Amino acid sequence: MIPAFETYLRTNTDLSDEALQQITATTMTRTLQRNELLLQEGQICRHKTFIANGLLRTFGVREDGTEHIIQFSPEHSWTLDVESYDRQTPTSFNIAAIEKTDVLLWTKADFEYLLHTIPALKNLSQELISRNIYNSRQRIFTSISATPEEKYEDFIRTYPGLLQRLPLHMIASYLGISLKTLTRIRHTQVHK
Amino acid sequence: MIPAFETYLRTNTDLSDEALQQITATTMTRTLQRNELLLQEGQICRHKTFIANGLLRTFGVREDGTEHIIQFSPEHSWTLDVESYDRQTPTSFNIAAIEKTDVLLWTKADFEYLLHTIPALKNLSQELISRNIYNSRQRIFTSISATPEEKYEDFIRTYPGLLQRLPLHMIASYLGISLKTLTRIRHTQVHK
DNA sequence: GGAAAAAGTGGTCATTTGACCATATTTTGT
DNA sequence: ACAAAATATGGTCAAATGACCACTTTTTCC
Repeated sequence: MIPAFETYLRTNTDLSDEALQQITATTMTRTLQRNELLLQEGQICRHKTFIANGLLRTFGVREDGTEHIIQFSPEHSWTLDVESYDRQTPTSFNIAAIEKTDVLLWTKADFEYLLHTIPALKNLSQELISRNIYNSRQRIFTSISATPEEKYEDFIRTYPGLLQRLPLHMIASYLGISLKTLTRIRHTQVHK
Repeated sequence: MIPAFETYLRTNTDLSDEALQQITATTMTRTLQRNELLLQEGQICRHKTFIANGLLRTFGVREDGTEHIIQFSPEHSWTLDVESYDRQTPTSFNIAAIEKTDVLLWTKADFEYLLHTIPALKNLSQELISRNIYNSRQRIFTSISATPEEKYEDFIRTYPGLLQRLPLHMIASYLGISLKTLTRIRHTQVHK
């Protein structure tokens, strides 16, 4: 799993072998089983996480018990609860594996040290945060303005590889529509 | 308008008078009339904006002509189209005044220089960006999980001062519901 | 101050959505 | 390999939503 991460870094930065070595020397690896939690509501998020293989979901649970997914994190992406991590306060979200997932983890102190000593990593990190901000804004815009069908089409266009890997109820949850509405949309599209 | 900005900075940072002077020396001021555009779809966002007095809205327009508001910016807040500003690419959003509004503007080069030379300003800026990220995530969660009534209640709780300053159709647009639904909700609440 | 524009609300109706249940198929786990 | 669990879809129905129109009130603009 570390060779995959090194390939990822070489593809996305011009880090030296020494820097790569420094980064991977401070990481911990962990394998999550399907449905196993990486982070649970009420906990403090203490790690920056890179998904080497697999798929995670970040979700909140309302008082009525319903789960609403705000983010999927497939391999070769990073995840964490940024507010809990920054402020070291308990999170109100959960992060769980949708399928068996291998992750790399760095403590906040270790990762901040790496950012401080490896400018290319800091640049990569900053670029990913920026892109996250742009995507969030687009997500808000789509969420308040699109029809359920347009949301599904946007999802397929944006994450074509995720469709086969997710149960429909999770996609519906992520889009903020019901499973029934989603299957109606799919039926209509198949018969167009 | 600059004294108000200086009060804002003194309240939120421990900047020296010299730093304050440096910041205000590089700003431009502008007054927007009601409904006047600060930024228009297709333009490049070239300024960081502080709202000294008044109220702005950031919105997108769909192909069918409908306007969907993703953000309100009252006095003593900052705004810009961050993606257009960072990448110097044309924006797909608009920023307009809801009422007569006084703003302070810095070019990207000037503001980056200020961030570089005034650590307290950089810290303030970073803190505001972080808070923006947390709020956006909460907004996404509310948007996909809450009923229209819960969205309205959340809006009132989060921005109590804005209710009187906005027409209902703008609040409905921001919440992603119709004016009809919003007036139904208000009717039901009044008669509870 | 007054005309025009905008806003707020109520009525009506068609459409859409979501909940619940049942059935068949697929996937998971041992 | 097979039983159990999970998923996907269809049917049904009630509730919610949004569009359109009309009227009254409030705000804006000159």
